[in-house]
Amino acid sequence: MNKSSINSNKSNIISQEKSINRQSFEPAYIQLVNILKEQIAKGVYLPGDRLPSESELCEKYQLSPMTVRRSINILLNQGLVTTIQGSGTYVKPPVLSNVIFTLGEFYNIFKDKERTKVRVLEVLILKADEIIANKLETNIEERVILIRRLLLRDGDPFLYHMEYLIYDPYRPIVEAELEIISLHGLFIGTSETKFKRGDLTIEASILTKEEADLLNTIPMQPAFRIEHIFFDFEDRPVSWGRFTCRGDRLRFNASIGLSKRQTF
Amino acid sequence: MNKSSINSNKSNIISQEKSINRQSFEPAYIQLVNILKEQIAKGVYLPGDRLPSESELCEKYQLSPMTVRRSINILLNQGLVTTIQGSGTYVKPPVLSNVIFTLGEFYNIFKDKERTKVRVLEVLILKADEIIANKLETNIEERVILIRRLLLRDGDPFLYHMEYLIYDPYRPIVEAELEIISLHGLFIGTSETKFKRGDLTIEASILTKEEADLLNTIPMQPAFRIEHIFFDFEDRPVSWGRFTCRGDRLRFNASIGLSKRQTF
DNA sequence: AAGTGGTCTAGACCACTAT
DNA sequence: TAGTGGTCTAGACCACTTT
Repeated sequence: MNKSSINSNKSNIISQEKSINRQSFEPAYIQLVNILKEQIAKGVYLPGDRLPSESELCEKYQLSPMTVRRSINILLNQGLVTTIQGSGTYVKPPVLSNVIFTLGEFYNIFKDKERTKVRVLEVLILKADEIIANKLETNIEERVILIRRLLLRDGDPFLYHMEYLIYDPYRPIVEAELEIISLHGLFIGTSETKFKRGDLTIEASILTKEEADLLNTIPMQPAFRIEHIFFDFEDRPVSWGRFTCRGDRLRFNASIGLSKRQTF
Repeated sequence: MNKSSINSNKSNIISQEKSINRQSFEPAYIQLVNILKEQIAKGVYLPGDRLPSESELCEKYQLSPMTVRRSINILLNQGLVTTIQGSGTYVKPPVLSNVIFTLGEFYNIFKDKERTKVRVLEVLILKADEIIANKLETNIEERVILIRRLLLRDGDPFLYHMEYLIYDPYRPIVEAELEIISLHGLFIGTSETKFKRGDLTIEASILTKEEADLLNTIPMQPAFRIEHIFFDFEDRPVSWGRFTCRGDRLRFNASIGLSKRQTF
């Protein structure tokens, strides 16, 4: 009974609830996101539970409706809650199909230019066969450029790249572009890109002898293949190709639910 | 010169610019997102270009600052623009390291229950070896549960799953859980989950003889392995295991930049 | 000093759900 | 009918960049 009387004022005594610190460099809406996340992580609100209504949160934390709304929208985007209009905001259980993983690993590779080198293995102009013509939406026998490159990390081959480009006699291949700039820009985004959008597919594969030789390992090893096609501003394909990476050199990581390391 | 005089009033004549339709079921902020996306796609604003300032957009589309802000925040989250405080909002070139993949494919598999069956291959209680004890943060020789399951799609083996669970004598293994509910809940999110968060790793691998037999194909084929570890609300690991899927049955797709099919 | 993005307020009105 | 989330306004103030 003692406990219940304490509980009646639990916001001050039991759970030591945080409030918004107006002096903080952290915006109020982020503070509220973190407060709610923490409560969900602690199990104060379990999957399926309804969070306090927006007006209750306004009252409790002395925030305007728009600010509370903003915080809830963030939880919504992060897949942690579901909102049902007219009913409430509910804690969502972690779901595999929501899992997101990124190619962010690639960013790290290209981050320090010093350690990353691009070696051009081959550049040649050839005539498109049926497959290439199909992918690049051009005609068979049309001239295309084939570029094969090897990406070295600390001198160690890391990524093998081959791509077919539309041959444009008016836009000669710049030597420098082949070296580092175009790939670097593709991954980091510093340089100007010549394409508007791209589609990517990741598949599991097994290294061919040629790939294994280039990547300095033995054939028949597992590998990732990342096929890509890029389109220009008129939505015409300009580049089709793929990256190949040793399976033992690349991992994709992701989390669901509330990871220990918060994003904020 | 004729052209320039037309251009001077281009907002009305040349580019037929859209305005916000107040009667539409589409919220104003989404309409503005789509207008801006369309202009970026058309090349009105190229990578590196500055978008009109927020106050200009307010004026042009007769919207309040908060609404314009909301639209720009969406473009920001989608990686299409960068904002620099005090300077402006700039169109971002497509960058590989921003590419996002999801396990959304799995949702489709589980969507219609009728076509998906789970076959339990084995359930046994055994003593943890060093690796298992390490992953589940328990002691060697401690009892753990091993569950091996096969997921069938239209009777065809699609996914092989094995996991080690902490053995809890007070929570007996429910027969039904093993069948479909727990996996179904994991992917779709309908059932209650017993864990708070999880970490996942995707790697490329090659099917062992056993895996190949189970998945109804030949060994040495490429495959995806998805390793997972789930934690309960006290942040203790409760499940460690992995999914194995034939490489020819699973693809991960993604886009960068402005895909033809808009999200709105 | 002028302009830009970033945060926040204190309301309003609406569509929807629960009872 | 009362309560909930969803959208939107018309301002305010701040930190920052540009000129």
